[in-house]
Amino acid sequence: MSGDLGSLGADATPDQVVCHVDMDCFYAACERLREPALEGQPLVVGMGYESDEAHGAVATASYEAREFGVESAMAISEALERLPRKVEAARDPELDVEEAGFYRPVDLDFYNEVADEVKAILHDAAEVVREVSIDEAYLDVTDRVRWDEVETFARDLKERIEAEVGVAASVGVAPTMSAAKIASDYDKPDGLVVVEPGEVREFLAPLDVAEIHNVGPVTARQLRDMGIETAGDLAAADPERVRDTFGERGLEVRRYARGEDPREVTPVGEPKSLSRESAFTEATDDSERKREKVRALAADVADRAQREGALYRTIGIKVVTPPYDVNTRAESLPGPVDDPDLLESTALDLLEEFDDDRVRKLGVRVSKLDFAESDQASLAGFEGASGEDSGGADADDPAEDNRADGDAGTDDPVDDSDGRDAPESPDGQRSLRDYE
DNA sequence: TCTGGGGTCCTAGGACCC
DNA sequence: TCTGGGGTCCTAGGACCC
Repeated sequence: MSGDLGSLGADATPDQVVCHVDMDCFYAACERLREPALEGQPLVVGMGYESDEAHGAVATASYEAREFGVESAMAISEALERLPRKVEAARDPELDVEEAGFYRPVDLDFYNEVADEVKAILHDAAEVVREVSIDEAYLDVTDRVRWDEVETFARDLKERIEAEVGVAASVGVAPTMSAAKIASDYDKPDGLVVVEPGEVREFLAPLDVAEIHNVGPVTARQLRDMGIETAGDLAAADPERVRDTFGERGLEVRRYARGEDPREVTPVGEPKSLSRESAFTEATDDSERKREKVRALAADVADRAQREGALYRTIGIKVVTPPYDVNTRAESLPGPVDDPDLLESTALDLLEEFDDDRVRKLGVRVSKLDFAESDQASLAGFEGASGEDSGGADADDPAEDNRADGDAGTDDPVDDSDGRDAPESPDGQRSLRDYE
């Protein structure tokens, strides 16, 4: 009974016991699982990174690596300046081997296997589980645990994950999702923080505004410029002023700062979009290379859409030009399709506008997804459209995600000359294209 | 310091309809 | 010819999350 929040009708914060489970340095923990010698060592797991190279970004840095100033999302090149590779330090007399670390490329297939084991435990522990990402989930344990039992419950859960999977988790428990998330982060790593109803606001008050969910760097700076530095400041701020500057989203964030969060824990639904993107090692203006990459990305996306039983109605591309300008273009079709050739040709058409531009990264995306098999029928109206039966579209577990396609381990993003000419296709899509 | 890859949601302006 | 207002859909960009 979080009575002191005062009930405000439909908007009132419901009485929930929300448990947020957040794996500690998950990618690094997985690497250590299969390479125990990495235990206790500074370890950096890089995305878009291949052994012995310097591009890509930090996906996860172990706590030992963070000591050297290596942070998530940092360029690998910069991470290497702060923390050289062990092997190089060993060769270079200028460097101290003690001040060096290990670098590994991301291997999502493996991490997903580990994550599946963790998720099995979470689903066993709670009726409702919202899997937010590979290493994070909310549990609604309202009907299973009373507040005076919560700490024991959370400790058991942590111990079970550690014992059965071998990775560490931090757990936060609170009456709302947003507070539970902050609680899990509060005492990382290996944390366990319980914030009971009635304590939420005082728990949040001293925290930096940037810790509140949905407050990123931009909003945090603006808030500080307004003299709002802590969650307590934001909680007490004039709502009108907050709305004037940040709109509705600002009010939501202010409510979080006050411990008010009406969201209930629900499982995640079907995805709203599917995309693939990949960076060039170096920006290029070679239009054939760009087209080649878009073809590969489009084939990948089409593949995934097919496997997940998704029809798409909007096809888009993303073009990142130096220094880091993100451009997106999209085109909607008259109806949902599953048509790899159309996906490719549309993406290539959209790319033409950037033919002469130097490009550092390209992406292909489908959205306005439709998972309902029945909609397949509507395709008849457009004639053509392969009779792809999308089979078993529904409920399949979301986990089968990057399974088959991840190209195992260090997938070389650069060319991939799997031609796949797919010259022209049945007239089905012709008619679709003409429609525009 | 030259920035990965996968997502979600919101906003703003324009087209178009009534 | 100008005037009014409401609604939907589309695209592009931006902020944010992990």
